Amino acid sequence: MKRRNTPSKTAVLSVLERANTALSHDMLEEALDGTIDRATIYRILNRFCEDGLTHRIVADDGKQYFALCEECNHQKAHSHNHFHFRCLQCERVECLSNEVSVNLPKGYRAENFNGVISGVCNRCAVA
Amino acid sequence: MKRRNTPSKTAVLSVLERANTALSHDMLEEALDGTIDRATIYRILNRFCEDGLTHRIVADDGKQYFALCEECNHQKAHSHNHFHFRCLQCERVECLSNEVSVNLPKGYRAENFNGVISGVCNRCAVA
DNA sequence: TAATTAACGCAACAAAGTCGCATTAGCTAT
DNA sequence: ATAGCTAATGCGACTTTGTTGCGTTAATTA
Ligand SMILES: [Mn+2]
Ligand SMILES: [Mn+2]
Ligand SMILES: [Zn+2]
Ligand SMILES: [Zn+2]
Repeated sequence: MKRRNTPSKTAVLSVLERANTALSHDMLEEALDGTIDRATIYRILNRFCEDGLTHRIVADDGKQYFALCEECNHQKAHSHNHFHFRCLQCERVECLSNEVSVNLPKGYRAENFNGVISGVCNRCAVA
Repeated sequence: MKRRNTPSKTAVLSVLERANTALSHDMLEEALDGTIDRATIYRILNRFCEDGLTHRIVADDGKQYFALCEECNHQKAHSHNHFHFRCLQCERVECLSNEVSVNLPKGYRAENFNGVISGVCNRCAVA
């Protein structure tokens, strides 16, 4: 259960680092030119999430997106209570920095926050 | 493009009314005892959403949930900027009443809000 | 350098949702 | 009431997204 460094892992990580947006599996697969097997990519991403290297966003298109979080690299325990914006035109999914707090009804315990707003980003709005 | 009333439509609607939670396709299918075809249920739900009768939630389990909204019956234009809570134990998905407002970065236009918090609901927390 | 086992590739599988098409049955206007 | 129009249905095939089993490869450690 000790993690190993492999070329695949390094490749996926560097794609995530270069993009400063969240990436879906197919975006990664494309960026990797199909050199890495589908299942492998999925497994790498799941491991990244387990290890707290990335966080997973389930967007309103039903797909999972994976994002490196600044804080993830630094703070051990931190929340991911921020929204994500998915542009319906350029398909970019990005983290919105402001952390939000939701107060749940009495007796409810939150385990996971998943907030996505879709629309048109500033880049695409101009055009 | 004028809608018709059919037994299937009525059945789906009444299940949604009886439940005061959001329901996924498979929950509905079960509640309907498999009397209505899968594709038909999907189509009915999509029509309900188009017509503003229900709103669609994409939860962090990747599934779509459909909820009648109080306001949907009354107000013509209203927002669905509220969170939903998905209990990891009883699997209920419910609307949290407080409307939330998110301020997006300059130039961003929101089209859809999709907020889901998963965890344990008060019912299940006690047990 | 050898042993251990995490990670890989491949294939099969599962779940969620959509779509084409022939048939059925609401609605409307006669 | 009846006929015509076409929305809605059922069935099947299909797509997309993601997972899992298994035999093989290769990263780590001793
Ligand atoms: Mn983070
Ligand atoms: Mn509503
Ligand atoms: Zn954009
Ligand atoms: Zn519960």
